[in-house]
Amino acid sequence: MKKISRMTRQKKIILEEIKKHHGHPTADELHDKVRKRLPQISLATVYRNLEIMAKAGQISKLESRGRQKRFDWETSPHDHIHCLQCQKIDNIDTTDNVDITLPGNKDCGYKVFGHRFEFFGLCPECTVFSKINNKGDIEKMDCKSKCGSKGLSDKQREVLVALNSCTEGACGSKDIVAATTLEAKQISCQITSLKKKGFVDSPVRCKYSITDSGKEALSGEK
Amino acid sequence: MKKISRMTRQKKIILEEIKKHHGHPTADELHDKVRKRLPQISLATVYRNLEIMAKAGQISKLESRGRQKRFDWETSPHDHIHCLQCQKIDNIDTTDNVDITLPGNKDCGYKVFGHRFEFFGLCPECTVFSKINNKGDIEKMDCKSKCGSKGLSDKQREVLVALNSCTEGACGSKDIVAATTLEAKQISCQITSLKKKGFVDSPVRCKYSITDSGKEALSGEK
DNA sequence: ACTTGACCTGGTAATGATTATCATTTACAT
DNA sequence: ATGTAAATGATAATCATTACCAGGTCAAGT
Repeated sequence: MKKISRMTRQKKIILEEIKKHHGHPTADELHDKVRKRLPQISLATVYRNLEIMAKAGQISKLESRGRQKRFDWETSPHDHIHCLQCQKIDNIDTTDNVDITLPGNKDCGYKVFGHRFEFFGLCPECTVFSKINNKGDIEKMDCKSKCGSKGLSDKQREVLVALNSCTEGACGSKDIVAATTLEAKQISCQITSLKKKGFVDSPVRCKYSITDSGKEALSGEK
Repeated sequence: MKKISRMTRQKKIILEEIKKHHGHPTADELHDKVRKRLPQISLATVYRNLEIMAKAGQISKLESRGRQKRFDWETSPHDHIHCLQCQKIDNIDTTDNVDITLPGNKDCGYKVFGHRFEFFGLCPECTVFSKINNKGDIEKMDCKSKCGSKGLSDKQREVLVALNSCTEGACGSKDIVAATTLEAKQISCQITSLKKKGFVDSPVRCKYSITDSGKEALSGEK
């Protein structure tokens, strides 16, 4: 029932770019590339065509870590290795390393049609530059970079401005109340989130001061 | 350095429900369950605590097909098998079936910390009731089509993929031009050699379709 | 017993990737 | 050349997840 799809200019260029890219680009990355040659192309068109071409078997779609889908010009089966730090995905040849017998019906009741192996680690570049040495640390970092919005809410900025203007030592929360429009009970959670972002630290218990990256965050916004 | 998070009422009930649920529930499904016992609990709290408990190793988080994260009460390492039809995920014991050597530095330059094996198939229920009976259909469903290089040039494969995706009757050469990156004058000789290999036939003059062995050639090279 | 701040929660807004919608344009069969 | 189905671009909608905030609870220090 399905009709063969037309080879439009857009589709052709997307296909060329994905083949040129020899990595595992996201729809977004491809959109950027394609836009250099077809400036008016819509992101929706990129998504649509990637989906269509994946269904037709011209490219393949891979399930990756993180939220974004990634696509691959290579449609023959191969496995992947993910860098836990920079999120890069490389191909890997597992035939020498893995000896596998597909689970049979007796084992699980399933009729098995295929499999996928994923490996996780640090790529050569990240291995060299990283001080991270165990999986736990990596996962912590991964989460931090995901949640680490460095933006400032109005209230956070107000607190930061106040701390920034305090040049002698550190401030207690009463100082902050006095210097801002915020009420005492609002201060604690603002301080908490600012500490989480690394913009504030507490040299003494109950005393806070702005950090260098906090100052950067303030000046960088203007 | 590691802080232990407080065991709150909410966290405790979430943990109980995830253990009771012997499947691989999503945050949303768990929220529904938990709400029966703690009607005011927020979805945000469920997400937060699942994340915290996963980081603490009390439960595990699994990368699954589809958009939603899924969680698992079982934290010891095990692999999964996905039903391509009903999307169910079951545990599977691969120790008897897979003999693996993690890729070493020589192979890929990566420092490897872990791996994940996923199998795809039809669960017992879907095997019985499914009308899908062959590998090809399922893999089309899975958006996973594979081509190798055994005896097929890139251009031949492109033509074959196009013919394969045309399920209604046969295609003329214009259909093929439209669905591939090839030019019209290139089609004829590709068709000729594909016919010679028995991968394509011509039920009607000037109309072509893929043969069973053509399909095998496409899928058999995985 | 009283402060103080760390941690947690519920409610809700914001985010970000992906999809859907729809008026317009394009490619193709006739 | 022309009618029509399919594709496009712009943008709104969706949906899972995450961020934000005010209020609450807890434990430690005074």
